[in-house]
Amino acid sequence: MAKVQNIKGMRDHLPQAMLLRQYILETVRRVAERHGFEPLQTPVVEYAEVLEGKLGDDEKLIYRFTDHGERGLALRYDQTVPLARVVAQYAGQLALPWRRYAYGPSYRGERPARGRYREFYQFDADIVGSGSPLADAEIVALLTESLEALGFPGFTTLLNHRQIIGGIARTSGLDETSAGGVYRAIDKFDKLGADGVLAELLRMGVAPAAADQILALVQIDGTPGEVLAALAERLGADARATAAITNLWAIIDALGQMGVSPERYRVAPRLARGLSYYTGLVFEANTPHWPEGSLLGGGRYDELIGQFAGRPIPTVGLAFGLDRLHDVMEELGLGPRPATTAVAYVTVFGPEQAAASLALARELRAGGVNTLISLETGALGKQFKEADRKGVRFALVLGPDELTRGEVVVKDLRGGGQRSLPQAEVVAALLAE
RNA sequence: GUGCCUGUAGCUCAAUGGCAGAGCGCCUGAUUGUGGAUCUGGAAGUUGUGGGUUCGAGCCCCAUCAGGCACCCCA
Repeated sequence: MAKVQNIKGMRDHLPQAMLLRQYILETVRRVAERHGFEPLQTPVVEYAEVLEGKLGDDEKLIYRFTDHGERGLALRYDQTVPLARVVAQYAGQLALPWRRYAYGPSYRGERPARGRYREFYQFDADIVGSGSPLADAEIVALLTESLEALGFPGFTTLLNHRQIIGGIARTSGLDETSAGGVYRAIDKFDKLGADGVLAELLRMGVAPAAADQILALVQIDGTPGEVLAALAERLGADARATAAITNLWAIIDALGQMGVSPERYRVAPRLARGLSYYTGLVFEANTPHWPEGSLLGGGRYDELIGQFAGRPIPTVGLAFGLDRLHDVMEELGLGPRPATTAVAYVTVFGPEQAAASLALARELRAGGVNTLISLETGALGKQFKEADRKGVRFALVLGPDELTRGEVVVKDLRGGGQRSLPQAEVVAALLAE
């Protein structure tokens, strides 16, 4: 017999988990469509060369394989690179700026851990073809609305800009090549603390004076305005950092005008983020209930699509991690969590009543009530038990007595009461619950 | 990819190298028009898998698969 087992890091999602996952997806999708985003779906498999050269060090995590035709293929690593391919390939058919959302699995050959899988589902939303700070702000507004709609308490979105980090590195006397290690070190600030980051910087050969300078810049805290003002003062000599600060100002202004609560975001100069294609704004949303790793992340990548299209197409976007959202919501007890899809369970009293029960089930379904019908007749106790175990709220009985009266017994399995209603009123009664 | 921990019934877990167990769940009956509570009886296992040591292995050793934690990185 074949192995009854999952591939490492790849999971089955049983009905109860799927119901919550679908709720999350629907909630986020509705928010995106409210902003006019359009759906896109691309294949899970791409030519390996499409994915290569875009991800930096992360490339070693790409799943690669060869098909029967000896083509070098790869499972997509995210939904951003495929988006870039699509934008280039259908340039004539897409009216820019284009707001697009996508949902599906991506694959990374990492060591699995809690909240981290080799097959994981993301919901992406991107605005293609606009460099306006309004686009950046709209993405942040979208994520804020989504997390609020899902009922997350106390989440915070950290905002930063790649050229602020770059400016910190440059004004500390570091060249671009050693900057990568610095980004990673300062990104760990929350985990290691100031001393830990300092040790890490010194270990990688950063001069003590430069390391102190970096630490001081990275620890700037306060309201977005305070942080940006302090950064402007200290990075004023760096033209690109100054432009980045101006850009973040514009984004934050727009967030205010869009009605995003100032309590939902902060400017955090230490936020780095790994993906190498980001060029401007970077952000991630965190919740105190998930100390390691973020719920979602994103940023502006103005050059990636140009690698396919041959001309710069500025783009900003984000990716929700469905698996993490699900795990955190599960732990916090957020969201509705029905045990099953059915609301009503129609019992079958006996062979003579089967036709009437089937007709009742049909009527309920036509009226919009999700309905399960018993596949066994007789032994009502057993049928009630099945309904109860499945988590169906109402059990309906159509026995000889009810049939002669033209009524249906509606039994509430959650409370325990039951009442007999005229058959014509049953659909309305169940919909009213 | 590196290091550490774990893997026994559907689930949670016991079992000095010496007869594989409990609780919950499941099935059955008390109840042939009523689930949940209580009680009756019952089924359930190649101890993740493959080797090795031993008179004898769930327990010790090796390998492998899977899960968790820490690195690394990210959703």
